[in-house]
Amino acid sequence: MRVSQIYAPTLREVPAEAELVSHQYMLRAGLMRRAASGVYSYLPLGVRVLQKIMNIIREELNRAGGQEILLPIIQPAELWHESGRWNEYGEEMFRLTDRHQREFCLGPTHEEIVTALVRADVRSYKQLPLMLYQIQNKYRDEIRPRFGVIRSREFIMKDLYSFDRDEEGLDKSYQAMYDAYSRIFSRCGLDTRPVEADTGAIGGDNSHEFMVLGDAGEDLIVYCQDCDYAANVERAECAPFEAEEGSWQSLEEIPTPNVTTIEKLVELLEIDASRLIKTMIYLADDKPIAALVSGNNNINEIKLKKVLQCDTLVLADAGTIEAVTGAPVGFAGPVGLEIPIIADYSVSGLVNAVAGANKADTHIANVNINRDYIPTKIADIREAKAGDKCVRCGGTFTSARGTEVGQVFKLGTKYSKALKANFLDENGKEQPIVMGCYGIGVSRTMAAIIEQHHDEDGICWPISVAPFHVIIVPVSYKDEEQRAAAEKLYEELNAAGIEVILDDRNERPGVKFKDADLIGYPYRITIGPKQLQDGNAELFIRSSKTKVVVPLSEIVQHIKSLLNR
RNA sequence: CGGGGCGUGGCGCAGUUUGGCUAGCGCGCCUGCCUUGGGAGCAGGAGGCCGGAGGUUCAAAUCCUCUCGCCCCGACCA
Repeated sequence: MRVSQIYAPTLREVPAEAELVSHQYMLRAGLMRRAASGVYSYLPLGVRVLQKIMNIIREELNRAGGQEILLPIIQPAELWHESGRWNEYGEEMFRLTDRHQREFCLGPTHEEIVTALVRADVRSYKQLPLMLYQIQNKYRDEIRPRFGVIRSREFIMKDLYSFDRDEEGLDKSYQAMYDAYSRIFSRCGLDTRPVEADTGAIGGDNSHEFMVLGDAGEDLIVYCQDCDYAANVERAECAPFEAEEGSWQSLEEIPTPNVTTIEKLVELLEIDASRLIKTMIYLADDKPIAALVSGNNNINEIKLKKVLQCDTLVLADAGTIEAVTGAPVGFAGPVGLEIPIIADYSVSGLVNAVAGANKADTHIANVNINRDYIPTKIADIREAKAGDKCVRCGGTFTSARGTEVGQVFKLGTKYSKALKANFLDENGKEQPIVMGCYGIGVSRTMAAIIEQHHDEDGICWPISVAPFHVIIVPVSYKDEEQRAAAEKLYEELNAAGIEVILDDRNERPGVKFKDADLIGYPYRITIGPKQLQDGNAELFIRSSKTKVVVPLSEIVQHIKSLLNR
């Protein structure tokens, strides 16, 4: 390929729409352009990178026993009704109606359609296990698309579905995918960390997310300093607290005018936030409940929702809070409440704690569990944070931000039961297929790679995903000797099967260097008068910004050995 | 959906508060000359119904109303 021919317009200035480095470089280097909010077109260089990533994925999944298929983007509503997700999925699903008023959606995910596919043809245990995957566009009408391709409304995803006869088979498939994912991301040059994860709208029992750690990440994870426990905070379990020692003292009202926040209360009473009971009023399926957590912790609504087994959970409005507690917002407490109370472990062990008094401008001290209030349930409902004790080993949690590039789920029989995907076992007995599903955000992976591999001049692609391996830059393409040498080398590298691009533009060298740095080709060969007269060229290594002089006759061999490393 | 900000040539912006000449600047683009080891120089040129619609006015990029789009924070989310 020649730079004069390729459609890769680079931008000198940073487009105002991009905030994240990866987003800026993807636009500036001419990898993609925005078509609408959260919708992008990929240009030739971007496509080359995507294809590299997809091919790595294919190789590893095929090796693990996967077979590639291609499922439709447009999916009929009936299947989603069967699984119950037509209503469950909500606003995030793009829906459309055809001319006959039949309803469809643009697939946000493909469990329904693949399960329907398999149920039609899989009859016997002899056809299992089965692993099918596709690399396909997905559509989710995100409330707020952001960070370029990292949170977009149309994105490329690899999704694989495993079908097994039993849990044991599922465990094997799950492990095979877990291992394949580790290899895939490592081959892409990504440093990822698998963490335990919540299963969200997909459902299922067990799940890991593969996180790319970095400040730009949208997710918060905690991991233990002493053992290998790591989890998304959505999921991370918290260890129960030990009950405090001490004798119960009598309740005592404290006037606290306008003290409606934990911070103000800590300041006023000069006690630690952990001694306070934070009382949050929620509407669970429209019925009020109280959730208690200590003042230095936050409620994890996902956990709370699971404990309550409700479909919807929202913070109560001021009116409800007043009606339920008899006090304005900021003075709620468990004492005297007539609604269900869920207490976190962080409050269940407190002795002589401080809580709201359910009375304006008043708090109450020496609150004790089972004497002053009786919780409906004591459970783990708080959000894990750095400094907390690890549930597994008692070590200490550290937190980090991360971007999820892949997730593996054990679905079990959720979809096979709903969609009646059954098989006959050896005894001729009908059984639901045991499923797993495994996703990789392909377009997002490209952005994540840039996040981990860039500097102030541009992208530094890992060789495995670079759009081209080598760029040849003659200092002056017009100079006959340089051009001849560059063209000769170009042919030789091409013949050797090395992916090479020749900058044949009549530009000044600085322009060509800047573009090469921005796009991030791993190797640049500069052909200039200085070295050429000695039969040499200069090899520039993008990632380390180092230069070596190599005889023209040895360049092909030299590059080959670098690529094979 | 709540809060904030922005739409002026391909990109980045000024001009809008206080309406008034022909709508400007930098970069990019085209032609020619010149130049060639880190985004050169000179000369000439193309390209904009100022996001859209309606209104106020002698006069609107500028004021008013409506509308569309984009970005950021939040809630939500694989």
